[in-house]
Amino acid sequence: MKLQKPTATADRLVDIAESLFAEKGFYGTSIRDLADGIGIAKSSLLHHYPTKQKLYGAVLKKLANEMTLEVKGISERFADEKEQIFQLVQLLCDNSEKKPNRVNIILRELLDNPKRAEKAKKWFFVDYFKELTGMIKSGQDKGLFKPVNPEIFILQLLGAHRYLIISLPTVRQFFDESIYQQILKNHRAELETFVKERLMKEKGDHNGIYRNSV
Amino acid sequence: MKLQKPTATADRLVDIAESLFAEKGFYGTSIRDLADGIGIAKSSLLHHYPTKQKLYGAVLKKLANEMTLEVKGISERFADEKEQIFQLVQLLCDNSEKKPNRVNIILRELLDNPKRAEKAKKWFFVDYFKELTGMIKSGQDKGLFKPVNPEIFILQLLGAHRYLIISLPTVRQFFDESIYQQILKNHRAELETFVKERLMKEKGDHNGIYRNSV
DNA sequence: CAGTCTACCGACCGATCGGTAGACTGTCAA
DNA sequence: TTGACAGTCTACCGATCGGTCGGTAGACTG
Repeated sequence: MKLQKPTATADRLVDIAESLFAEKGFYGTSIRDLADGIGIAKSSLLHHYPTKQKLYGAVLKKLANEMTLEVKGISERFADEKEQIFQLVQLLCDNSEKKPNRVNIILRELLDNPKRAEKAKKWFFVDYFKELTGMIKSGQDKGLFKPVNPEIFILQLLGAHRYLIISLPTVRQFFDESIYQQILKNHRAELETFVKERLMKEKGDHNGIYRNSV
Repeated sequence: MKLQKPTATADRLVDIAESLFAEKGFYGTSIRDLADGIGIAKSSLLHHYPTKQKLYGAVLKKLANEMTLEVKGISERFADEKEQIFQLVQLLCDNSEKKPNRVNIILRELLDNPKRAEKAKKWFFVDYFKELTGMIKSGQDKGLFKPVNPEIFILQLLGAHRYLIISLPTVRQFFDESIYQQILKNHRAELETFVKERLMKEKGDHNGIYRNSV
């Protein structure tokens, strides 16, 4: 029985850790919570990951690998940079519904990273970020995109999306339900418009994933 | 000596709490850290704020009041909605340099708020957010702005800015210093361009805080 | 069947957590 | 002068923290 799933426990730990770290953060999550979450003893957790920090690192690594792969997949499947960017927007929006933990963990990591000081070790998301800015630069080289600063554009795009996502629970709690629903419904289109206006040159009204609604 | 500053300790506690909560989050900050930070005993802290949660609440309240006042100040000083929005961008950028703790606390609050469940009590930033969306709606009523969804636009604007701000330490740590400097230098202008393209109607090339560079 | 390995466990460690109790101080109003 | 009181302190509490320790069960290897 055990042999059938040789590393099942370690994987399950990463899964539960992803959701608990997303929900309560690194310091707000105890290794007891994590162990209890999958029904093993605390010392068993520490058998697989000798410190909480190591487990957290495994979560980050898995997350970064998945995300980098997804983005590289877009680069490979679509030759046109315009199409790539719009696919990226789709990916962001789809994933914040399908994998809601991701955005939380990334934001928490950005906030805590300066103090946790995992220096010397290369940060997990460097490849991810460079892949994204690479898309922009490539499109600019071909004259498809406006000459925005690629890094700033990506940060603004990710920020516009992710900040909205983490605001949703609060919006729902303290504002009218109708406002919340409006945001949910139109966010994707507004993000596409953001990309179009901010990045695309006027002429060449690109392949219409999204028609200008105004 | 004590009487000269009757409530000085309570205020100093809010100050140190603002910076420590910003840096390490609610769960990452202990009341011992806070008390040591201003050189008083832990129980003295608890005399002024009976729980850590109450102190945290005081920090949020002060922050929200300051920010709401600043935004209302813009509404009052400038009649033109276009000008108001550009002043808002200035305010955001200036404050993230002058009061770097703010963005961190706000982001952490958005992340933790769903679980901390301070329900029943009105959230501190409701007024702030409504003031901002009010600006947009007012400008739209006068036909100055495009018919974007006001709530989404504000969330995207705040997100584009604040996400970039909290990313800066990480960018500096893991990317070339030149990239970091480029971001610092151009962020404000890129944010203004974002507002112009996303919100302003084409005609009426408004008072030129920032010329279209493309 | 001895040796080795992985997975897991309960008991325990020192440290730190948020919070309480009670004593002492100085100030101020009656 | 006295009593109330805000502010501060030391000492302490039970709970929980991250992590260690010694040991068990079972599977695989020679």
